[in-house]
Amino acid sequence: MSWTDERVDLLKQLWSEGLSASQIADRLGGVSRNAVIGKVHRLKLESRGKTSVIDAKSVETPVEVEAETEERVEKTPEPRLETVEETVEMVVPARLVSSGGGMSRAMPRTMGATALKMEPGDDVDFEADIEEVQETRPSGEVVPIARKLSLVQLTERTCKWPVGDPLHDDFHFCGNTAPDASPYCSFHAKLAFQTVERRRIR
DNA sequence: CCCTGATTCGC
DNA sequence: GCGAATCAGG
Repeated sequence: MSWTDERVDLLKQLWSEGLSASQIADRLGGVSRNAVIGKVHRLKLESRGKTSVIDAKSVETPVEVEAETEERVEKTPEPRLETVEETVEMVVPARLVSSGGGMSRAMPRTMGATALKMEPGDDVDFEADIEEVQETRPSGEVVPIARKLSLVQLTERTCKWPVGDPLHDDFHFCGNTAPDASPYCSFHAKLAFQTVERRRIR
């Protein structure tokens, strides 16, 4: 294909509209994006890097930033359910991984397993496991029996430590009183910290 | 790896 | 003038 007047006009138009070289090449047909770019360059009509694009960005960017900022400002003061769900998603997978999901990656199974004092593939109730830890580690205050709260029962001040298999209907949360800013009670906060640190080392 | 435009250089 | 190859950046 050759650059007829029509095709050049169309090129100019599309280019000024902000279409990318490859998009223009597709519309014109018979030319590659390189051809388009080359032509654009020869026509010296590449003000786009300063006109359309920058204009678009200078308009979009501030708007996006503002929107994001507002969201954060709204979220920060009041965590609510969103935070709860995030916590669940974070913690649960971590524990599931440690129970031997392995995958193809060379994840040292000792890592998570050690932190939780579990054997790989050990499907035993987390509840039982936690009780063991309680006995073995009187270091923290002895934690009362889990209040066994469901997700919707959690508040800002309840421990959100998950207990049991999330897919099983006996799944629940610790639910005991959590110190002010913490998502967990003092006991589970320690466990959570361990896990995080171990993961960091990786 | 997908994309973007920019540049080079033989045709 | 043309555009494939290549480069640089996101």
